[in-house]
Amino acid sequence: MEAFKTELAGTPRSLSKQARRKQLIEATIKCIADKGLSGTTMADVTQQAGLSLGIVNLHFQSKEKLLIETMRYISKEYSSGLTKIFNNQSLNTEQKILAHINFDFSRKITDRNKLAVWFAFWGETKSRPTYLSICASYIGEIAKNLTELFALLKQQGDYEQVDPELVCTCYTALCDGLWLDLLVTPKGLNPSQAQDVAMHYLATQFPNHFKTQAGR
Amino acid sequence: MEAFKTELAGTPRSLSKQARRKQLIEATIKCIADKGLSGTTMADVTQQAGLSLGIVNLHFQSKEKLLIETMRYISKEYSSGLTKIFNNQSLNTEQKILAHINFDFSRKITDRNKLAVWFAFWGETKSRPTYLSICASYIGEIAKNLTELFALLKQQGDYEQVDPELVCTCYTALCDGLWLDLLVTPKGLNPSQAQDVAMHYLATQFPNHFKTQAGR
DNA sequence: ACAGAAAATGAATGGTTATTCATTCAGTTG
DNA sequence: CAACTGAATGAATAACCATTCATTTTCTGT
Repeated sequence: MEAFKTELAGTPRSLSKQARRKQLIEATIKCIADKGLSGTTMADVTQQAGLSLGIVNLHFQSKEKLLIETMRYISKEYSSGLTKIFNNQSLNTEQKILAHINFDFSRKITDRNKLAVWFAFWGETKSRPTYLSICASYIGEIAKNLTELFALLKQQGDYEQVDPELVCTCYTALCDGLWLDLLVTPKGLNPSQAQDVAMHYLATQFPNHFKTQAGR
Repeated sequence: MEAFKTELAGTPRSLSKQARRKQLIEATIKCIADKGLSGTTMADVTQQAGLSLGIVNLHFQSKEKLLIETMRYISKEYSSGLTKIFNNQSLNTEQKILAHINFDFSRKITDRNKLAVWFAFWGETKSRPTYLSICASYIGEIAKNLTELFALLKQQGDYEQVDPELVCTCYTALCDGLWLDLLVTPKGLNPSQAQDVAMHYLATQFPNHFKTQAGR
């Protein structure tokens, strides 16, 4: 029945503002995963963090702002990871796409607590445009980068019939749908199998570069 | 500022219990889409339905049960539509798959209010297993039917390399991801374009049966 | 037209929860 | 070590919201 505290719990006040905010955001992620967005209270979050009730308002002014910062935190972690890959000069086109798929289905990203947060917010984007605006900017950026990589691969390989934009839309939607599977039916599919499914699609488009994994 | 009432609003008490329940469920769908799952109150739902505050408890006992029935309503609409297709003796394999994709991206199913409800509930399945249990049964059923259709098409066509289970997983995840796109970025993709994307994937697996739409 | 049954109403209730802020506590400076 | 600063606490407050139920309205059968 006791709440489990996160790693930073109980640390002295000397923690920087930044660190305390991060501690509270990570407690929020855990709470959203455990109790849902609607079921998460300030008492839950602060107890999860091992701190006192008033602390969220001290650092974030309001619950709403804490939630927005939580969404921003997860979005940044994701988009900055991909940006690093896209900008990595030492990778060629094929390697960048491989790095993308590895990242998208890595432990860090497919952590079910984080997936629960993604979908909790997506489920509310229609009613809360603020949540959408947080993703909107980087979603376009990622699509642009992916489309360009697919266009490059098309040139390099023998892929006249490939439509890079279509492939980007399809591949992106497929990855999102696989995330949903990992969240909702974790016993049906694990991250490594999900990655194989995504790879299978890439293999249909770029058979000279990617192969479907044998022995699924 | 006035709430818009649903079609049945103000109708006399002579409505059957069944019809009143449906009216309340449809008001709930609208509210979840407009205000989110966490932001939907009993006052919102009953006002949307044009009825009095106490009516939900009269017909559903509690808010929680209203939400569960709402999920069940949407799930049933979806799964019964597909069952009809799968059981339709006058359609051959190829036509059933076509009917599936038409249904999945039809106006009735890709209504953004309903998509908002799907994702609102999926976002909470980790914390509320009840929501998951509503889908769990028919999700497996649909996958079984789709896999069988793909297996039949593999036999009929010249598709030795196709793995029906893999194709089912991939196609299903793709459709879910496209639904998410329709909900979150409605200006980026419309239902007909989403359907073209799904069709493009089928065309990669069964090129003799399905063709990617020209002139996207 | 009347009585009884069923459905609907909405003011009142009680439980929950975000937010406030006076007080406590820890770290720092002179 | 004493005075100061800012972080942290948690009891108290105020707002919100699901649920109840006594009352009113409508329907049905005779």
